[in-house]
Amino acid sequence: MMVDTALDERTQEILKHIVSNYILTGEPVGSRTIAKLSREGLSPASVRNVMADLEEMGFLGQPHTSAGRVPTDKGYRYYVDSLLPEARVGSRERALIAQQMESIGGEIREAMEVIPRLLSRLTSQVGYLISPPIGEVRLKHIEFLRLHARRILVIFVDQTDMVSHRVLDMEDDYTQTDLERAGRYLVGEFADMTLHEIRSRLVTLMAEEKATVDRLLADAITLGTRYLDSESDERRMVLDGTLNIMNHPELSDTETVRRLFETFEEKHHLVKLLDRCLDPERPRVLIGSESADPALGGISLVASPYSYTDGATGWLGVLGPTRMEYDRALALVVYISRLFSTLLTHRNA
Amino acid sequence: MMVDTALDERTQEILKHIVSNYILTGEPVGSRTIAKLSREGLSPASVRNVMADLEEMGFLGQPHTSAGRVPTDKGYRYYVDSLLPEARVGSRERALIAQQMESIGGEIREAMEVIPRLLSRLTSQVGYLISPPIGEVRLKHIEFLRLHARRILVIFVDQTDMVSHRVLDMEDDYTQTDLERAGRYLVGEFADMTLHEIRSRLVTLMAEEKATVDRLLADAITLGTRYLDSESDERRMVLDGTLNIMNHPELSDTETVRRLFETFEEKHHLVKLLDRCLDPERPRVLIGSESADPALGGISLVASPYSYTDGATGWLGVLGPTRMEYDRALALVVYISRLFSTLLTHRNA
DNA sequence: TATTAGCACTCGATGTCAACGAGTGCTAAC
DNA sequence: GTTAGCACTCGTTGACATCGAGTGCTAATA
Repeated sequence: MMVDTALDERTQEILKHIVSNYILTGEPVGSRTIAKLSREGLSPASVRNVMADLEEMGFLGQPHTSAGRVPTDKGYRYYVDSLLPEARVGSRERALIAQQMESIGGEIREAMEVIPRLLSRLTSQVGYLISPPIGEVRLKHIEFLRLHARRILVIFVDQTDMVSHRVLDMEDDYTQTDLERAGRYLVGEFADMTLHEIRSRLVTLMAEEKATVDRLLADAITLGTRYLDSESDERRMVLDGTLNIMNHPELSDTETVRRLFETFEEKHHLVKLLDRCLDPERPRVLIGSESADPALGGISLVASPYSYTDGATGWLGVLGPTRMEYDRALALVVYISRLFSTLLTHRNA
Repeated sequence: MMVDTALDERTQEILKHIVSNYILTGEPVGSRTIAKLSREGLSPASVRNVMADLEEMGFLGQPHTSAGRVPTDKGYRYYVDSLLPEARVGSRERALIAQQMESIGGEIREAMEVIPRLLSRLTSQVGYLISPPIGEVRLKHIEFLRLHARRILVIFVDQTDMVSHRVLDMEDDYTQTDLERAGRYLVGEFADMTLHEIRSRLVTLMAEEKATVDRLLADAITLGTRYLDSESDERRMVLDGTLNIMNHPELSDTETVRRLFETFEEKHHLVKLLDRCLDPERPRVLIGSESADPALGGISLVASPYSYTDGATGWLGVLGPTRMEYDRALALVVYISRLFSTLLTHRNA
């Protein structure tokens, strides 16, 4: 048994050819094909020897005895880590991306739809974007509106102008004046703080004696905590182009597609999964079984982080069959995440 | 050739058995099966004669010569119009429905998700809900918030407490005070009017001389029209359980599923289509080709209108393969639409 | 010692053929 | 008008042969 890393140059070359050829054609690749591609004029027989080694080491597999070789997840992993060709984002694509990013006016919420769509169009895979955790978002403005007795509308604006609203059913009634004062108080006191920070500050305040005396303070605390508690502290995820998954013959059987689509609908589950796997600093590629979710077998995921000025991080990327053009996908995803980070930082300034 | 309506009782009986049996089993039904079901002890041969007639009249079809009969769209149509057994909503289902409807607190927006889900769960089909046209919605409250220079957040609340918000990029800058005055003016002047009415009132006002002089009025008009123009005047549609479509063997081939899912994503297209076909007064069943959209071949749609007190109408229902339990689906859809109308009216009071 | 030509072998894909059976249409008898 | 009987159709199933791409192994070769 060899140590995994000890692949000599020729073996690497052959593995690289097999993987990229398989990515290209989707057919198991045989020794003849590789022999023709390899620049030193190797014979099929020699290639077969190397292939047998690679199979023994777990980089390749065989659908059946008399078929060519197919990369395993481990094979893809090696390819992505050590053999990946450099890819650049074409000028056509740059133009399209620039134009789309330009079109994002108004709310960042729009970006959350535009970017996944852009990614899915450019790669013909599923594009996605994951928001930073809600708790990391910083308060810019909060406002309460009385709809009915005990029914209050909360409007929340964060520092990136992302707006959300929610209706709360309260135990007590509040006048509109109470509500306005409470809102003003919260903004004055907590602007620029993250929801996390605000929540813990409120808890502290609530414990203080003063809160039982000062009416304004009491209202603000009640309303603030009610709102914060209603906001689940998760990330949000937007997917686009899920139908593209059906274009890939290797995933086209009904049962697989079904399971995948179910996974897509269980977004919070997916988010949790990725939250564990992804790195807030670096782009990553997750290949098939590495995600440890059986429903994602055969699926790879390319992700790159984006960030606000203040360090809150989200991810964006694409998701498709393990047989994916990793070089291209990675280049695109990284490029777009950079642009998006810049956009966020810029807007925020 | 006979006239379509001239189906004697026995023929009707046989057609009914064929359709309901096919709905039950999904297999083409043969003469033997029907002979056994028919209450007068008819022989298979007699049944075959009737079947041949029904086929000639276009109510039945044959997948191939030596197979049983299958209803055509026309056959289903006759079944739904004239032969449909009465179905009642079971007490279990009533309980579940009541509980779910109860859980709809806060926003009506929630109902727009709860109801399709409820429908899809109960029928194992795709549940949907179509909102009234946005233009028919009545103003309860509108408010403008200054986010940045020239960037304004609009919060809109309609009479049913449905809340929506939108960010506008304006040409001019407004102070928060201007915005508040404009908001108050619009509410004072136009509360309870539909967006349609408000829009045309604003246009009239704009034409009047006074508008060029009165600053408040001018602001209100600009802001109001800007907001109204940004609201597309369409209905909204929410679908749930689209994955259920994949459970039906007759629709399970990849291409069909794909086309269907594409149709589902093109919601505004779907909405337009249904807007033409549906009746704001009565429940309806649309069968397969009747919708005149090729992508909906093999799909039937059960719809029932619901309404606000003021007459604005939307629809809700289910959508699934033509081979559907129409009696059950229709009963459920009608039941829920009634409940929902009541809920809306009640809340509004 | 590393490479390669040669060869037997494996196994999925494809095609042919026969047997089967569910269901029909038609005819003649009731 | 109804029905028993029968020939016929046609999709399904399984057995079997053939084909060919691709392999592993061995022995010859540089």
